[in-house]
Amino acid sequence: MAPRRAAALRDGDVSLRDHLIAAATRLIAERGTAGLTVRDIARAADVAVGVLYNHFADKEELLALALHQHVRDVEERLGRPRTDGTLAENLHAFVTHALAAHTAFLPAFAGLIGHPEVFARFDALPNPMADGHGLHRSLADYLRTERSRGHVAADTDPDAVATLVVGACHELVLPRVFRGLTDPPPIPPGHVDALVATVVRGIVPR
Amino acid sequence: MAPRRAAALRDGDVSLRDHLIAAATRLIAERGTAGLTVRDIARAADVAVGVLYNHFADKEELLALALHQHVRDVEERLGRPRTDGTLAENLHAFVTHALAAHTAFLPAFAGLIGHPEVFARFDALPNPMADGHGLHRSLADYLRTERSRGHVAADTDPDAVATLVVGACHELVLPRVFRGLTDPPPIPPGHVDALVATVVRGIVPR
DNA sequence: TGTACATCAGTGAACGCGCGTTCACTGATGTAC
DNA sequence: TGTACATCAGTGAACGCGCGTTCACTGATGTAC
Repeated sequence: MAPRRAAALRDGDVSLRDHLIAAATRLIAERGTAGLTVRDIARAADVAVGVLYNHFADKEELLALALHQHVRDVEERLGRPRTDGTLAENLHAFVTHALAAHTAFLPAFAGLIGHPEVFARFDALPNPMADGHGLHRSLADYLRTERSRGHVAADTDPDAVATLVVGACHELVLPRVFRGLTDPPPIPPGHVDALVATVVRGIVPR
Repeated sequence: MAPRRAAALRDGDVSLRDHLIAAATRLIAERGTAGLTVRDIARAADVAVGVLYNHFADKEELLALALHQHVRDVEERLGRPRTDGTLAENLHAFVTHALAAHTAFLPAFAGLIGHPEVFARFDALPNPMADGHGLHRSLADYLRTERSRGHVAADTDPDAVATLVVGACHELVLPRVFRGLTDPPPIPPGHVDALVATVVRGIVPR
């Protein structure tokens, strides 16, 4: 009552299911989901294609789980931006953080446009970050704290600020994703400072 | 020396080439490029599939041309946002404009992720707007004008403001595109005002 | 004006390919004796 | 301890499908007489 093990696991100890998710996650991290096939995943995991269907209902279930894992991996790798500096320092740290996160997330999510079923499955999993909404939320929460301390104007709308800042990070990454580039965007020196200064000071003369 | 005409043109007078571009453009406007096939386009144009290859080298050439036409159509339909009001009024008009534009553009561009060759062909065409860069440029130019008039602080970085504002519009549309929705995002009342107020006044107490 | 013919853009069945998925078979391992 | 057997997860060739693309054929129209 013990069948053979997959060759790929001969020397390892993780379950084959976790091994498959890890392989798919690695591919997503390396080249996004666009054009990713079950054969690619099987090859990366060093198993036969058929084995995927012993552990997952279909490709979409595996992709949703790998996407989930990818988001958690990126979160863990990036840590959390500092909140112990000045308002401008903290915003600068947040922008840098969000740029790195979007660089990793967008190629993973963008390749699934046209396959909303994967998103439906992803949304059904315990939510690690919700494709950037987590970034929005954490910035808005931080701003509410600063507002209550009087470091941010009382009439500030934290969600509007978060939409602007997170959106700017999307904006800097998106054109590169369209052109198939998955590495970080080249940000001109001082550009992040200029974004932060705009949000902090506004644009009308004082 | 005059072969038969396509049934679809029996009563019309445009060239079949233009008719095909128009049909593809209509489909892109209706449902984006994700999952769009040459058979879909031929059916919409009411011609046989083979005829596409009498007028275009391949699907990608037709898509690049239709994408180009789509951008011009949207530009023409939306017109230009007003620049004759107060700074806040003009920014409000710009945000409303950019939201409508991105709602129309993103499903068209996003479906081509994983096919950068179409973008390469699109980029090679006389540039109508460059997938949102035109919006960025026009806002930055407007802000430079206002800055020279003293309505905007001298130390304002127009490109930073444009990245924030255009990015916010992307941010509001993108999550819906991932889920296959092509209609405009529901914007809570006052949200555009809050975005504009943030950019105008900043967030530090005055 | 009428008829036979040549032209060639339009036609759509068929091709080749890659995809997600299936399932008869394989073979490493636990069990029975 | 040694041997024969049963189990069932792993295997990968094969299936069905939809895609972009091709090309032998069709037939509406201009031309020749």
